[in-house]
Amino acid sequence: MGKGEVTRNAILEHAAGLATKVGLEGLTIGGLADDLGLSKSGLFAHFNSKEALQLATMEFASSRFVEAVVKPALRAPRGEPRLRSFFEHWLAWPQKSGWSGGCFFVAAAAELDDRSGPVRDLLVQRQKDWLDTLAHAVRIAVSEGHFRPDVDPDQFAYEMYGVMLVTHQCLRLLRDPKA
Amino acid sequence: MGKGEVTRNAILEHAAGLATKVGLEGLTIGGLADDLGLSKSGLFAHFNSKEALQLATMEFASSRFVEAVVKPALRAPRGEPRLRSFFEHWLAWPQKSGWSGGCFFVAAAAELDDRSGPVRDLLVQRQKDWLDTLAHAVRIAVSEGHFRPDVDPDQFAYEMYGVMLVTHQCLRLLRDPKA
DNA sequence: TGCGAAGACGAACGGTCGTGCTATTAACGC
DNA sequence: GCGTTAATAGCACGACCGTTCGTCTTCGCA
Repeated sequence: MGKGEVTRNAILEHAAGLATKVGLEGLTIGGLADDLGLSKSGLFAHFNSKEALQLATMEFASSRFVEAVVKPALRAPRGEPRLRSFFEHWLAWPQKSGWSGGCFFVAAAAELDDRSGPVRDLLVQRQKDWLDTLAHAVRIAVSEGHFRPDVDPDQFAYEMYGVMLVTHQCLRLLRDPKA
Repeated sequence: MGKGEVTRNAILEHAAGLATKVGLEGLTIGGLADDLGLSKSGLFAHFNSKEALQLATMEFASSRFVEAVVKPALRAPRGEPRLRSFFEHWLAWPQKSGWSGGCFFVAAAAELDDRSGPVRDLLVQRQKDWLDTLAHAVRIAVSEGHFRPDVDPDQFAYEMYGVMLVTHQCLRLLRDPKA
């Protein structure tokens, strides 16, 4: 890994954490550069546009998400235990990544839901992937006999994500520790 | 109502709608002024600071919310029908207000959850009020015999809001019309 | 040992932001 | 109708934004 790549990773790491607090639009080239002890133009040269920086930041957060949530949860036994594992890893992943602003994608979803462009498109794709991952785990739980065979996997994943969202929101906004 | 108040209301109306798209921080004095055919300083004079504008905008959205959701829903029969009415009015209220950016408070919650200051404080208060309103309606539904007496009203309201959130998100981000 | 490319820097650009001032115009009570 | 006051406009400011450009350092490789 060349020196440029090392710097680039450090930038993205910091940018992703910051974006959970101030949003992807709230990221500033100068601010990031200051935090990392770089010059504004030095940092800019890694991406050549702010949009490219946002895109790269989201890709970075995506791979982080897979490492911190999907992979660990897949190590749990098939069926309901794995679903519970998904839930717990999802709730824990922001702080596991050292990001104090909550889930990167929840913040991005609220920010980008009515904009357009490639950044939004990427987010939509990742959210669909996530719901598919959940629905697939539900399907397994059904075939394992943990759930009644008449549950709709997509609908269940959907509602499960709803509970995740409201838990996330109450935890963060109301500072209320009831899970 | 004097002329100043009329103008002020027009500003807040537009600001609230815009904030559902670009966020409270994304509001700009100059942009609002242009949209309304005012001068930047003329608009500014109504609030004397951007934070005061944000505060006033949120208060405005609050009273709109009461008019568009709480009051109509309270006209439904006590118990479960009223809860369903809450759900439906909540889902419909952004477009009823002519705001294309989704629920004002959902957007604000994601934006302000890790900031601090009076704007956030006001939002937290309003979110608590909303959950209390829901929980109260659940309590009524229990006492009417529509729900089993062992349901925890707060917990139920909480989960119900979760379903609202995920529905809102999927509607807006994924453009998926399944309610 | 020297060279070329990669990486970072510093200054500057046009633009927009929130926020003061002062002047001008509009509305409203007597 | 007039005078007072509220409402709005005009202008300028310092700060910060993303972006560009030319320069300088650093380092692997011939």
